Amino acid sequence: MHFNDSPVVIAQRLVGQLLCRRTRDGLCIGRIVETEAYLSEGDTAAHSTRGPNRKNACMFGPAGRAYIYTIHARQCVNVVTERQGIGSAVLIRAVEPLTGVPLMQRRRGTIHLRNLCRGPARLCEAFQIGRDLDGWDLTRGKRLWIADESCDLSANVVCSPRIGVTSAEDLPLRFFVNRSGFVSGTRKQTSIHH
DNA sequence: AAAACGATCTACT
DNA sequence: GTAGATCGTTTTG
Repeated sequence: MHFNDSPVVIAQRLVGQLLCRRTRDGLCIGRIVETEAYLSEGDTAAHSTRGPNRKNACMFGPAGRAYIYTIHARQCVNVVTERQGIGSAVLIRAVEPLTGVPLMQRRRGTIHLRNLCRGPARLCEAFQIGRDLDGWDLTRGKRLWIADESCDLSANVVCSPRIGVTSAEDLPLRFFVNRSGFVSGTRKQTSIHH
């Protein structure tokens, strides 16, 4: 999968894909169930809206890199979209835990599956995604990457059975598109179902 | 230097 | 459903 496309398109395409993370502690995989697009133009909620700076620089980098930011003393992960110089990205809002559940539970300090990876900061804690991965190339299949759901992971992965949808509202697969005619992060406006 | 803010989370009702 | 916590960054005096 390539990410050099509009964040709206990528936000839709990412839903259903696998977020993969390998550390010395083990492998974690989650199915992406909720995303949100941040546009390069006319989107005042996007961190790129006031141009590049030290913190958001990765947003203006090549597509397929990670943009990680801190908020409320927590981390959130985005997939950078569009060509270098364009500041757009897709926030990963929730994943369904598939592999490495005990490790996630340890990191999160809870055993409750529903709360493991529901929310952009929660999933980062479960996957141990920190600022050290800001700018990481997500297409290289190391440490942190996105895998197509159809790809064969059986070589080194044994996926647990489906646990059930863990998105915030327990809805089927969905994505959010930020402002500019679509939806904001509050979840109180119209959402687009997939 | 102090205050306000935020693409959030937890605990509690 | 919402108050309170959290802390780095930005804004204000």
